[in-house]
Amino acid sequence: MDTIKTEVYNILESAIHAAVDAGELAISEVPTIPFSPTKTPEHGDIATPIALGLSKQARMAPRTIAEIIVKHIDTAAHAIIRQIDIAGAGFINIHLSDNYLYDTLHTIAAMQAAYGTCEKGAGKQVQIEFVSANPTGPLNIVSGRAAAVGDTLVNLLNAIGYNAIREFYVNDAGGQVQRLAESIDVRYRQALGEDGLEIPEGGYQGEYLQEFAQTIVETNGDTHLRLKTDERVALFRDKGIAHILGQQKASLERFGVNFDVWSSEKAIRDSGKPEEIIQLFQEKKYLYEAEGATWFRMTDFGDDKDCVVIRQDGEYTYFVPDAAYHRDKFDRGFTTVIDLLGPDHQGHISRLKSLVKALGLPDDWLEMSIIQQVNLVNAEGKRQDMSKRRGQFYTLDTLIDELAETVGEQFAVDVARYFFLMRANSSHLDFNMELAITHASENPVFYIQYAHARCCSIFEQGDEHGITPKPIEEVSLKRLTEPMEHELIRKLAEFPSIVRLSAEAREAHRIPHYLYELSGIFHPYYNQHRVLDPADMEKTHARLILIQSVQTVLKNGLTLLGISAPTSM
RNA sequence: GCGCCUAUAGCUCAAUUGGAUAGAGCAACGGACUUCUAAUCCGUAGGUUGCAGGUUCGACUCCUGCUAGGCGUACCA
Repeated sequence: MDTIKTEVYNILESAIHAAVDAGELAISEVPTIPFSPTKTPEHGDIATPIALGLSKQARMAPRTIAEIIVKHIDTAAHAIIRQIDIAGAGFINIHLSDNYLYDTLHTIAAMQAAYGTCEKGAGKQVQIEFVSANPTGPLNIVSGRAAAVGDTLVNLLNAIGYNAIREFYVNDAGGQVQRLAESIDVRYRQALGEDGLEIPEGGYQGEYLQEFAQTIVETNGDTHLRLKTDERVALFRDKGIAHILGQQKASLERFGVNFDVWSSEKAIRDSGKPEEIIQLFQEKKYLYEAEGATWFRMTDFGDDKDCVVIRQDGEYTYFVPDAAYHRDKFDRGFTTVIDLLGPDHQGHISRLKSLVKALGLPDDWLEMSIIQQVNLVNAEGKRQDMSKRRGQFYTLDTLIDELAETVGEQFAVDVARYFFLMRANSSHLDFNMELAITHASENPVFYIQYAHARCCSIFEQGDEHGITPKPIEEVSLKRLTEPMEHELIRKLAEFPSIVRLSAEAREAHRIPHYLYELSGIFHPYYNQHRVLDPADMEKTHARLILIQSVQTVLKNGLTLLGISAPTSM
């Protein structure tokens, strides 16, 4: 379709130039001609509001401009155009010849799994960092949402020709993991019968640490009590991080998300890079001393307050290793870096923007997007509170476990991914478990998967009756005359631009919606028109090509989302 | 207080980034399996896009001011 668009674009552009040359249109320059896919077949296959856009410059009524432009198009001279209408306020609606509509089917047949991809990104290196949960507990469902979105964005960027990678930043240093270690220590001693202990302020209450402490007791007994407290806590920190990180990795793997790079905050701290950053900031006079701490002049970069970089006790705040980490990302050669942040990281955005300026990096090098909160709602629509420290939270694994009870493991992952991807990143998401479980059959993901399964089923049935699909070159596509068939083809033709748009806007949710719409044309078609008709094999083969195309696009789309495309349901 | 996000049909969400008559699903009502899978389809009904202005040929979309809800605003990460 894109080649068709180019062809139509050129025709329109030369028509406008011709009108200008003929002195009928008084404009100084021809702007980029916008195209909008049509909502209804009456509006043709491609439409442009260019006449409306030119109206001010040309000081003429939009409809008059449209008429002048169309006058300079010799419809008969262009095989691609069947008919041109002017409608509404001055829209130019272009109806394509059927042959060009059928080109979409040829493209799909030729490209197969690659249909929808392009080379626009020219192999540029992009990094998406997402999830990056603290190694202090199991992944919750917000992390699950981030995992689904980040994974899909990487797929999308790779589809349009970028070289994108998935990265997870492990915060395995600093205060949080220290409190984790202290919490494990308390649980360990409690497991050995010590009374009167409490989880420290800011520590982690979750049962998972009691279970973990129990396994330590089972393998090592009370031997760790002989260590000095500091040494024991340090030991538990390493053990705890390794244990929890292992669990997080397992959860992500189960969810179908595999990171290419795992970065470690501890490694960054040990690399000496934070010291280089501090030195750089000092040279640039970004730092000052106050109240016994070292501050960064964030206000110089438009922020509303300065922030501490070295605490009174001499330790770095998170900002320094974070700065070093982003510097490291740049040094690794990424032309674009995208951070998907959790809802509790809003404050990071302005600080990281300031940081990018302070490091002298291009403004648009770092993109940040908040993956908004996921509220788990019960049947009454009541929200459930999720606090990791209090230990009341709903994990990604629990979500999949519960879904799997009714729909099985594979569909559980599919449903969860689809739900997480359905909404725009910046929107809050209500995940209604009751609905997802009790009304599983009404779930949109099944609607799409069922469409794919039905396509497969047609070929299976055909096979049983000795009907084998022919190569597209041997098929008379002219037999695809039904309005619904043309509607399907137009929808299939949209796919590559949906993928491109979705990737460029970082809006993964467009893909689920597109697939749902495509299925919404396919199902009625399937109900109203029989594909396999032994009495008319020519028509049958034409329709089989169409079904193959639908099947391919559904599968390609689902693959981008990391959702399975079942052959039967 | 300041900042970010959100507000569209009874409910959950779309609307190709400023375009044509704002679309789907669920819930409600009425219909379709002797037919490639009924996890489907057909039909009916449902709207002052939170409120008030502004920008323009044109606004759910952009600007200003309100209202309501969520989140953030650490010498935690």
